[in-house]
Amino acid sequence: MRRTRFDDAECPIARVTDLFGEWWTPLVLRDAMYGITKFEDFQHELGVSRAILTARLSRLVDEGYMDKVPYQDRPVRHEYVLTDKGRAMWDVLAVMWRFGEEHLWEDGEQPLVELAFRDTKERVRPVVVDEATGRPVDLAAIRIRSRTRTRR
Amino acid sequence: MRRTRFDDAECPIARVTDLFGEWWTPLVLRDAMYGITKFEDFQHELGVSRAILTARLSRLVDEGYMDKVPYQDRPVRHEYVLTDKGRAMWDVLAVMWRFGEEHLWEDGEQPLVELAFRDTKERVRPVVVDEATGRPVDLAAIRIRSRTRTRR
DNA sequence: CCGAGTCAGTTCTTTTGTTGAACTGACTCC
DNA sequence: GGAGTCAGTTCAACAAAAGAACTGACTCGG
Repeated sequence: MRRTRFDDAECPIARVTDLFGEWWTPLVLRDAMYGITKFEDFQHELGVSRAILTARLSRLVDEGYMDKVPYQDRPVRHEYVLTDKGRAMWDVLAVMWRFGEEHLWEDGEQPLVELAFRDTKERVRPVVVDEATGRPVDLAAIRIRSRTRTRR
Repeated sequence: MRRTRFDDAECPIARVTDLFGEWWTPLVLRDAMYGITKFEDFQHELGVSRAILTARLSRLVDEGYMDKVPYQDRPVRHEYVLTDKGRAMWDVLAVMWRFGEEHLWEDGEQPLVELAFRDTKERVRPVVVDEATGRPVDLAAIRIRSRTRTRR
C-alpha cells in the first residue's frame, strides 16, 4: 500500500503538503535558499542518507523547483540551483521560521539565529497579510468559497 | 533505525518541519481550521487510517496545538479544538495555499476553491511581509545572523 | 430487551519508506 | 600510482502507513 498522494487534490494546501510533507524536503529547500548547491554539501550539512538526498533532489528538479546544471566536464559535476518557483517557496519557509521562533522554544529561551534585513540590520518578523489591502489574513475574517465566476 | 528528528534543531524551520513533515498532519490542522472537531469527521473527511489519525491527534494535543475536551459523558466523547498556538499555524497554511494556487496548477487552470474576506467578499491573496515595516520578506534582502545581543 | 447504529479508538498484516553503511566510478592532484 | 573528491547506487535492518477488521461503551427505536 502506497502512501496516499495529495498532489492532485483540489485543495492547494494538500498539494503543497504532498511535496513538503516528505521528510527532509523542507530542509533541502532551506539549505538551497542559504546558497548550498552541491550534493556533497547538502549531504554534510543535513546528515541525510545519500539515497534519500538523491530521491529528494530528483523530485525537486522534476517538478521545477531546482535546475541541475553542469559546472564542469570530466568528470561531469552538477550543481542544484533554485528556479523562480523554488525561490517562491521562501515565503513558506519564512512563515515557518516565525512560527517556530514564537512557539517552539521554552519560555525565556530563543533560537540562536535570527533573520535580519541586510541594509537596515533590523530584525525581520514575517507576518502574513493580504496583498491588495495589507489586512492581516485572520482565519475568523476569511472563508473558503468555490470559484464559480472569473473563469478567465 | 528511527526517522531522524528535527524537534531540537537550532533552526526554527527544522523544528516546524518535525511536526509538519509528518504525513497527514498539515491536513488535520487544515480541517481543524475549517471547524472540524470530531474524530469520525476528521476520518471521513480525510480518508486517513484510524490508527494514523489517533497518533496525529495525540501528538497535536500533547504539543499544545489542540485541546481534547469532553462534550458528553456516557459514553465519554471528546472533541478536538484548536488552541491559540494551533490557530497560529493558519499563517503557515495560508501561505502554502497561496503558493499552491500560484504554482501547482497547469497553465490556465485554477483550483476550484479560493479564499475570500467574509465582509468585503474580495479574494484574499496572502503575502509575507515584515511586521514592523511592511517590507516584503525577500530572500535577497535578508540574512541569517546569530543572536548575540538582546538576551532579554 | 434485542438488534442496529454511532463514536472512538486498537489490533493486525502487507507494503512502502528511511537509515546508515558500504560500494562504484570517473576523474584530479601530488 | 595512491590518496582524495564528488556524485551517486545498492543493500539489509528497521520504522511508518494503508486498509480492514475488531472492541467497547453506550443510545435509540420497535
